[in-house]
Amino acid sequence: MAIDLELTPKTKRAPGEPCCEPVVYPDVEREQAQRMATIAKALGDPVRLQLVDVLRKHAGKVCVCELVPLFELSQPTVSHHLKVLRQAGIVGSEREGLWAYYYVIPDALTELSAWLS
Amino acid sequence: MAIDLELTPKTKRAPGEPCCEPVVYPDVEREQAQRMATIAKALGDPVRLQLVDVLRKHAGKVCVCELVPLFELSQPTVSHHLKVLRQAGIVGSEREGLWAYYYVIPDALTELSAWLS
DNA sequence: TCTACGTATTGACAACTATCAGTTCAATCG
DNA sequence: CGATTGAACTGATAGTTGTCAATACGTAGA
Repeated sequence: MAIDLELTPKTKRAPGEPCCEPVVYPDVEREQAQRMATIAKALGDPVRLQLVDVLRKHAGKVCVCELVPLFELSQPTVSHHLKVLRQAGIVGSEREGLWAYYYVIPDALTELSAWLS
Repeated sequence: MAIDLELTPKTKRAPGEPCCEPVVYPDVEREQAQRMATIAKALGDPVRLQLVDVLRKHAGKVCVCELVPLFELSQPTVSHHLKVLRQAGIVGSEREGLWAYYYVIPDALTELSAWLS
């Protein structure tokens, strides 16, 4: 990646000088960090993490009416969490008549997963 | 894991009946989700994610004075982000004379990483 | 001891978040 | 059409978060 700090020892520095040289920070890396942080932020709530967990375990699509009773939360609140996941690009949804089905978007988590390992 | 939903078809249901059977949600899973969500939440900020990125790339410890100029943020703000990472158990710190050094705690990210992949 | 320096903490504030009660919307069924 | 039902939206509220200015703390050097 882009960052390449010099790890200069911090022992004998003349007083009055700045501690370290400023380091340029490339914008490319910043954008990737922004993308991954968006995903991580959406997963940073236990309810949403469990929602993704359920959706991932059932390869197909899962009805909202099956997700709501998993939590001691109101239906609008679960709907809100699903919206957050949708806006982060982690899940997608489809309406089928009266019911709405959610599914994990393939490769939505791969960039973060690759960075973590 | 613990969740095991029945994906019953949603087509021919008698009006008046509930849509789905309630599903029991074991607490064991909830605790793991809580742990991983805490980690994800701490990584859910671009600055903190980049801090972890820098620390991970330099196997040893990195001085705070080298981290601050990487961002267009005040020193207290960077210090705050480091504190958040510390409280999430992602990084540790050591003081050495006048300087403070931060490092990524080994295996802090492995549970989340394993779940993601 | 006095001063300078790197880091952490405090206080304040605007922005955001999680939640619910209430409502709306779209689709299905009589 | 009218009633019902599953899901999303709205408004409100309490709590959290990111940021900085100012300050405090601990160490090192003169």
